[in-house]
Amino acid sequence: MSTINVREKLLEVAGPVFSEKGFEKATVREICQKADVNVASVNYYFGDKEQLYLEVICLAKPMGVSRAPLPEWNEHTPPEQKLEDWVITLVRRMLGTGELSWSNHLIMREVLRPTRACDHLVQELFRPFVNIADKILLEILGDEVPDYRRMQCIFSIAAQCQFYRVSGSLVTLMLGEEEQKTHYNTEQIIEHILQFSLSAIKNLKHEYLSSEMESSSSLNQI
Amino acid sequence: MSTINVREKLLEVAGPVFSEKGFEKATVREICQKADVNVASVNYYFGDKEQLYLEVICLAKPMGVSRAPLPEWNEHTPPEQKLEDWVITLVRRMLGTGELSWSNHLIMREVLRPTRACDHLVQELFRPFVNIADKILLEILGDEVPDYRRMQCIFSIAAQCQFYRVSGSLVTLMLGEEEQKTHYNTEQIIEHILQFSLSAIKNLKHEYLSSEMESSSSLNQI
DNA sequence: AATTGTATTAAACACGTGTTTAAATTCAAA
DNA sequence: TTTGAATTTAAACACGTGTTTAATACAATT
Repeated sequence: MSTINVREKLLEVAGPVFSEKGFEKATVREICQKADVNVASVNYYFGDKEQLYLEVICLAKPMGVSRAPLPEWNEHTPPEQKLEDWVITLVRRMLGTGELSWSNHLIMREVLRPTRACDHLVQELFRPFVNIADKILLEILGDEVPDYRRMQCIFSIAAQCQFYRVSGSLVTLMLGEEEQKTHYNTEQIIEHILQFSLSAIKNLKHEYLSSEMESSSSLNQI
Repeated sequence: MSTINVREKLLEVAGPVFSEKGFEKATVREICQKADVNVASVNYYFGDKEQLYLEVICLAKPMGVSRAPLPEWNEHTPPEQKLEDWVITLVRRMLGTGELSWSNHLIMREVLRPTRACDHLVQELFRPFVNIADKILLEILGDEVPDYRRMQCIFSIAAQCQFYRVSGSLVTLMLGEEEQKTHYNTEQIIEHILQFSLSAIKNLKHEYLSSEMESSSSLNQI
């Protein structure tokens, strides 16, 4: 029967299953059934279920990136434009639906309940991506703003993106499906996150600018 | 042995177990063992595991609220103060540790993977709490800002709080434990979320104020 | 053609789960 | 003391899980 490699067929089929059910609730039997191979194949080719999972994660990483890549920038691209691109990319990766979206869903699962694979993702995927945002914020904020403040801002942006992925069902319960479809499609979410975050960041810059000239510092200065 | 009601003992013990392991991974055997009762007791007193879970959720709701209540306000309390109290309360409920923290952890689980119990929580807990924030934002923003904009801001605040609960282990992996303990204790997280969000909200107000007088509207107006 | 090693298969294994059963026990009311 | 319902108990049940096994098929090699 099997025209091609059973091993590849398993890797191909396991991704969406792990993504939808998670590692624990996904069953070897379901994966093998969908791959049209025998139940023992997973253990024969991968040793055990977890090894298969780890290899799937490693495949998911480049897939997720290529599905929603960052645009090209040149030296004249303003940092606000870069930040917008970065946020759009992050939202697309987190909320995206369609063809290869299982890869990003799977990566999201790792964030929420890290397994051994998460270290790898942090080093190879998250940290580089965060570093890009950090450089952008450095351009916007200047180096008077301390490092940890930039990271807090990046976390705040990522948090908002993650919220709509993780708590999507809660949002539906809170708003009703009508309101949600009216004001909470992906583009509107991106626009809000961008405006909300960018104004907060700009204000942070002003806070440190003014604290250089005079010595005021607080929230009540808009 | 059992000095008191077996039923109550089960309810008391099941809370922390469900909170730590989640509904699926928590086992009836562990609960009964910790309660010092026979394995069959859960089915005898509650019918099945899920009924026990639902009753535990109902107990968790008032516990979580009483553990971190909102302070009293009077008619002279400024809305910025109220918002600060609201955020502090939300962070305390989400990130709190200690005695009764299992109840809020359990409620967080419902948000991330809603069961039938979530409808109840939304109606009795989340919506009233969000409505409070909505009124505060109405005070700050005025009614020129459309309703859905206020809700987006509330989601952005809640998102930041949720992030540090849900992705705490990711934050640790990204920062290293040193940096995390230096700049990411609960008080500093609260301060950042407050400053970040309040400046974004104030800016939103200014945007709508200026769009009443002139017709400009955009992000680049700080 | 015989042999060797890889690949595939159906079956069974070992274990943990929620649940049920039926007997034993308790304990208060008659 | 007897009765009978409520409770507690140990054991087993039914099912799903990942994994292993031993037999078989098949192609490549000698």
